[in-house]
Amino acid sequence: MESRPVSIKDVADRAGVAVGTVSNVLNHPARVSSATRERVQAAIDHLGFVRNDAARQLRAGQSRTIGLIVLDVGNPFFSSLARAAEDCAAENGSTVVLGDSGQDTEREARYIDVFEQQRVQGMLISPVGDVGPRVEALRKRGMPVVLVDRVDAQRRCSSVSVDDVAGGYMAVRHLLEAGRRRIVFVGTKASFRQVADRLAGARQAVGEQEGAVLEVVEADAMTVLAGREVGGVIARRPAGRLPDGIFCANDLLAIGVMQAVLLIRGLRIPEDLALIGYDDIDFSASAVVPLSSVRKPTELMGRTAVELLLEEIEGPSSRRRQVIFDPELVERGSTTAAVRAAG
Amino acid sequence: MESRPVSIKDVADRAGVAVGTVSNVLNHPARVSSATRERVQAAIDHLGFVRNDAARQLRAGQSRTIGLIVLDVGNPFFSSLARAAEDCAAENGSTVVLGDSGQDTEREARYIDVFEQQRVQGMLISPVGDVGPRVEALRKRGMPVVLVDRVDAQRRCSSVSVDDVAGGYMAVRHLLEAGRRRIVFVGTKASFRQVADRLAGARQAVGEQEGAVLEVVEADAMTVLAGREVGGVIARRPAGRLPDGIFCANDLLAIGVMQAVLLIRGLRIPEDLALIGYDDIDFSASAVVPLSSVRKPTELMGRTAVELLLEEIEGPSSRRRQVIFDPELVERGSTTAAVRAAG
DNA sequence: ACGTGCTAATGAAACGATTCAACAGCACGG
DNA sequence: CCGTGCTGTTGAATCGTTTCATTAGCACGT
Repeated sequence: MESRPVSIKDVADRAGVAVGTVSNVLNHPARVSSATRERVQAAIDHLGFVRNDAARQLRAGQSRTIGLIVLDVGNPFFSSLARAAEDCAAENGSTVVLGDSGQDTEREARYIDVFEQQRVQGMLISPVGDVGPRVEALRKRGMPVVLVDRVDAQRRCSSVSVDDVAGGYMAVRHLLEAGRRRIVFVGTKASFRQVADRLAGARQAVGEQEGAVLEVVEADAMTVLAGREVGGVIARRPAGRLPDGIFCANDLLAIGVMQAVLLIRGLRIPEDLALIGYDDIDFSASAVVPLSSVRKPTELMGRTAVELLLEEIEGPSSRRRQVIFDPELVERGSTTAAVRAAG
Repeated sequence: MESRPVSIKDVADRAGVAVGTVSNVLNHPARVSSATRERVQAAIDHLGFVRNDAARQLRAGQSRTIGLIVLDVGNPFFSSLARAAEDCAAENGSTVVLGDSGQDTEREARYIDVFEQQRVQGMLISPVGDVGPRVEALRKRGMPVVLVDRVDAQRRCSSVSVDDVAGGYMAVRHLLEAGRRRIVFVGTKASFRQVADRLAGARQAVGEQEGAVLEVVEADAMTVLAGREVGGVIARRPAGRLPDGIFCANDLLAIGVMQAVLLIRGLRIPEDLALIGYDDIDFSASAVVPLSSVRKPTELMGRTAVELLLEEIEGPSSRRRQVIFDPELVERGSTTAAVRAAG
């Protein structure tokens, strides 16, 4: 019952043709007469033949697979990026296989090894730490690599990423355009590059606006709980020292701030206080007051990453490109009264 | 510069040994004298040799890879299950590669094809529709398959899943133990098996409790918005018709209900109204009142799925097993006043 | 000197698909 | 009858690794 796997040879025997002919039916149907083609196809169906990809690859020297290594599949940014990458790859006859490093250098290294041994066409990597040396080694062996959500300072390989300075600028510019002048930035001190960039953008926007002031308030973490604490402190200020606009370094913080501000002091959002977050997580649209946010163009990034990779696969000599996207503003009720009803 | 890939032959030449010896260094180091081993290792490092997995597989007839196909990598249930499966596989010397079907039959089929051509050791599938025929065909060709989050009615293959009836029972039992007697179940009419199961469990718990009554309220969807609507309707009831416990078919509904109940009527949770959801999504712990919920044992499921698969790989004759887990209750402030401070 | 026992190294065969030079068969024109 | 051109088919060579029967080399006892 448990017979050995069906090979192309078995198909050839049953159809009464040579192995080369079966291969032609699979890869170059036009070269085969229709009578033969049908006979071979019948044999394939009858035997349940499934092509052995290892043998095919060994001969062809290359696979039709792209390896994607992400920091966390649970993160909607990466899952949506992965989805887009898969779609784009499928359109080009390739398949994406996903590896989840879980922010662990060791797991990242293991996936890089596995993918290289599998001779994938190329890799998309959202690196944990410094993958510089690893990537250089890969490239030396002719493996195309595109970095995701990280630029390569040494320009050794192409990358797609997002301009967080621009994102911070957009968020605060949006508050300013809604007439707010006393702006608070809530973020962690920890020098995450991304938080620092968002703050830099915020400063820039405030600096360009006559009469606007920016105050930086430090949170313990990028969580709802930390946001609630910060929000409580702010909400208890005397009326004269209340901000009229708050920009939080991410949505979790913003939701915490919103909870505190609504419950403790009963301030109206956005009338008394406009609030905007960053990342546009799923839940933001469902907050009590739907939260305005700044979103990375994930689908675009996924597609672009694959395109850059394919570009490099086709013409390895082509020069590296660092593509940096601007994020997009998502206006909801927490900053725009008019939008409030619509949610 | 773009030289052809380094093969085991190149390594052998440089180290002045036979190809078989290099292979032994890689796969059976004990068989090789340490002097030779070091010489070969030096050659490998110097040339940057990376084993060609296609050739290895072709010869070995089997890979060290497990294919995992999930409905949606963005869903925390699946991402956490995937993580656990990866860990468990790693402990057994295998690697999990992930395919995201996105609830699309076509993509599911494509991943099944790709994995089968890659001759993975086996597949873990969380099926979109009726994969019965596909799975049967796979099994006939000797490919081990374990279903995830779905039982195979015909018992053709092993599976891991969760008992949602038990989950519904646990949720309502918890409300009853907190002294609640007027229970409302909020769910969609749509006959999702899962919603129906949870309701069945709820009925059972109420039936066992003297003096308890269960009312079923229908929501339009399983979303926060739908929950807010239902919550609004309930909150506006005259005091005599208010429930003192609500069980929502998922956390999104529960969060919506919570928002409405807190804002519209200012009821106290859990004093006036205890509330429990289902799924324990990330955000539940961060709700204004931390939400009690029922959680699937995702890690356990991921590990068990891999174990069942490995079991079948080792001994294909072993009989199929349907493993059904009980979910676990997560008590938070929305049902237990004592827990409220702790969050 | 010779056999025995052992470790270490060898190298050819095998895995299953693809490729490609060679060939068969046929029609047609001269 | 032969040469030419064309379509379809053939089957051996190839890819890079693993496996395994064989051999080389050496130490030791008789």
